Amino acid sequence: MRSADVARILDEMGTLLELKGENPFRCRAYHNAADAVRGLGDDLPDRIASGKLAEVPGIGETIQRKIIQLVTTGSLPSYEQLRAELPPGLVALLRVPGLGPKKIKALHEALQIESLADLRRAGESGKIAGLKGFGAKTQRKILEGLAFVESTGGRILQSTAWRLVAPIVEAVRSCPGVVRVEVCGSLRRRLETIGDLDVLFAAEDPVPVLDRFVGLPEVAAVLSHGETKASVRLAGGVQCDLRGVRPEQFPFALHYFTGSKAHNIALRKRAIARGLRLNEYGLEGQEGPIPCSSEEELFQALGLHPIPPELREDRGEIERAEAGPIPPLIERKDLTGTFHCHTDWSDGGNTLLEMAEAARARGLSYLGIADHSRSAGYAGGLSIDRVRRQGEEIDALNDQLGPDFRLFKGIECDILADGTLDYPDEVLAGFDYVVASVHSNFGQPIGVMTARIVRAVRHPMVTMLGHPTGRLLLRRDGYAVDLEAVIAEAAEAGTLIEINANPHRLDLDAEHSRRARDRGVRLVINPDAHAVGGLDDLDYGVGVARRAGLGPSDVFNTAPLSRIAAELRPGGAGA
DNA sequence: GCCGTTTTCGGCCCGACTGTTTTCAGTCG
Repeated sequence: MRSADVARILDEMGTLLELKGENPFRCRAYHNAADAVRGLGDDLPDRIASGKLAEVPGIGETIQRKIIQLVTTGSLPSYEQLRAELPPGLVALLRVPGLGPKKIKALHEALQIESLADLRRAGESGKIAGLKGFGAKTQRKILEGLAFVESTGGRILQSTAWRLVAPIVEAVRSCPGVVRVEVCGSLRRRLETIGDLDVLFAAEDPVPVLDRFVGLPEVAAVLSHGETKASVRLAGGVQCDLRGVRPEQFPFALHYFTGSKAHNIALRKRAIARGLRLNEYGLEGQEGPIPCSSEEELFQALGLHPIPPELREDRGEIERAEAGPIPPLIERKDLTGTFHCHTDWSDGGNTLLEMAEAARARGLSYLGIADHSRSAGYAGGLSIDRVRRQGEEIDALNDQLGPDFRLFKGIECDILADGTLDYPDEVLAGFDYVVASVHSNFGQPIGVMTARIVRAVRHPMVTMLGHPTGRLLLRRDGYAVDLEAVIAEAAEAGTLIEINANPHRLDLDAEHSRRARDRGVRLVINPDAHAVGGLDDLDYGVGVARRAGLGPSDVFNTAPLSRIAAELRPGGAGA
């Protein structure tokens, strides 16, 4: 059983215990342990093997035993028992905004509600309003929340979130008295998908700003509206929270509302251990408040070097920031060029020249063209003859574009079902580089798929592995593949691994990108652009790389054009 | 259930907002 599955089960156990009305600290212990297991990722088997699992903060003797039992036998009696005690539909009720464990327990006991459908029936017949502790307003909110749960999956892509939040930030910024506005929450931490939007502003008097916010045209419903905070549901169902603080409180609030929750709790504990008190309004010492004009000063006041938002998950970043400065993370401006772009030669929307000019306009000094290979009939894959003709056009364009910009001749070559590539070696040798990707036979068993990809990664003509799991966020899980084996092979063969920056993919993910780097693999950030606008997706790939803790030297396409040109040759960039 | 330079018991982050309850519990982040 994989660590992600173990973490999911521990989380579910915590939730089931909450629904039973157990001691909340005991419940939280399971959620904390789930976070700890997630933080371990693929290190979990090693930790178990070395007998050091209980040394991980948040995992004690009891939960260690349960994890080991889960991993070794695949089942856990106490988990099964817990599931048997409670109706299976009860957990789903937690997704309804405004319903927590206590209310769900009350609804279950008083009205035998066991599912979303039961809840709807009870609400529509007015039974909920009559319950002790409930009223007409609560009943109406429950019904509204139900409609939300049923209409959306609950999360949105990071790209959607930025699009939704932009007009709100602008509207708040234009309010009189507002001196700062920042996006906070998981969006600032650049998570792959986003649950809700958090916006923070600073003003001497937040009230008029909040009043204006709840009246914006994007707002479909007002969920709450106080003097420092308002929550609304936007058209489309996404929730947006706006908080206002006084200017001198802004750095504390910015840090607090950026999260993550686990990071905040760890930092507050750290403050307490030093005789301080930290909350979203300030840092309080024995002799009164300790002013900070920035997040950097706040970290400094707690004896830490600054921690970038993307790393704030309480997965070791606090200990690292205590030991010394955290090395600078990669930024968008570090990228000198990129690979894996499509044109109208296959399924892209723009010409070679248009893509080249768009890349240059974005400050890149080279662009790799990787249209689809011949088996990708659905995507206009190139025949061997068309490969040759496209190469001639690229040569001509390079003459035209001048010495300070270069188009590279690449291909996104399908990895066929048996792990062989889609062209003979003599054709592959004609490219400047090869991106090898899986586009078919997604259903292969993990052993077959892993051997297939490993074979391609080992192929001397393959420069980089494209979107290593094939996942589509919120739509499709990746195919079953042992990434650990793929990473090990890539390290051995010197093959690059792509961080596909398309916001639907973000594949390789941050956790495995970190592991790949630690194993000595170089990553490459590619937009998988199918039109000029797709080049802007590079920013999402940079977000993944930052969450992975990568610096510029960990990413291939930060090198200057001259070095890239020298390294790109058949046999692999890392050879 | 976890944890410990106030340690093996007795805490566990903390503030805003809502609704219903007249003093606060529940939810959320």
